[in-house]
Amino acid sequence: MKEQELTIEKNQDFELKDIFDCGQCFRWNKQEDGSYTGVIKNGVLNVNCDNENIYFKGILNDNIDTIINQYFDLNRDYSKIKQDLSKIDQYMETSIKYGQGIRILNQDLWETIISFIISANNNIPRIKGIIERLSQKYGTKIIFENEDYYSFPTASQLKDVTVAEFREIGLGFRDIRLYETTHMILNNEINLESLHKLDTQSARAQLLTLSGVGPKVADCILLFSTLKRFDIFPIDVWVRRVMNELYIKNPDENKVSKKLINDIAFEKFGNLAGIAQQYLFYWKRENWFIR
DNA sequence: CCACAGGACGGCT
DNA sequence: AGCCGTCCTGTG
Repeated sequence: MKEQELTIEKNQDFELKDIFDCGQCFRWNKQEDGSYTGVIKNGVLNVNCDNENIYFKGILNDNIDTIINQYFDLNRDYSKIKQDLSKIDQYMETSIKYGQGIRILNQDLWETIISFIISANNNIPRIKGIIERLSQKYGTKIIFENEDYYSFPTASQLKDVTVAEFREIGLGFRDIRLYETTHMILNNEINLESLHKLDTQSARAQLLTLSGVGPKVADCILLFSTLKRFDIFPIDVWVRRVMNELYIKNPDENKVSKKLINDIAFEKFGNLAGIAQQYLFYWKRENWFIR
């Protein structure tokens, strides 16, 4: 573990607010100076921007540029993706203009699985609180610039935690799901690393065997973790709302089937559906009051 | 006080 | 196969 810094040139494909507030992650917090600080694996990273540069500093157990390239997916050409998607229609153009600095992160697979099980039937402030308490109680302390941070607990660190203890930190009815999935993974009923080698549908089928993982949670894991599949389209209430408003126009949005939404998404966005979903979701969440 | 928001799951048709 | 009640907590 060592303290490191790195400065890289800023461009339009990287905006802190877009990246950290688009709903994909739960461990990043805005600081008074406008920068964001987050816990990645066993390290802590702080990111700040001005018009010219992006400034990273942190305490990390690998090279800072290796970690940043991987975590922020810096080798992916978002200009090209946005250019292709913007051509599709005016809605994509508008939502991309709004969320132009979104990058889909490569988050640790185990952490993403547990985080999105917690996200079921839940809202972002509460999800963040639960994950913070889970980490404080069972993770490892990291000190960065005189502040205490806690790594996301590993499966082994949760090995002896009881269902009742999960309930105490505010998990509600998700306590048993977390318990069961932790033990399925500890018992090697599913091998997380091997999922990276599978095609999208096979990996999805494996994830669906986990307790507390249904279609929406599985799709978020496939998109937001190191699995990084853009050929899936997570459908939550906001995505259903925006897809119905723009493309389906059913007077009762609850009557619109997931299959119809999914079919339209793939017809329009093809294998960029995942990232298209993220622009639409972020735009609608922050502009729900328009029309 | 009640209504509502947010997905997985199991029991029902 | 689709529909619906239940699970828990925070917010208005």
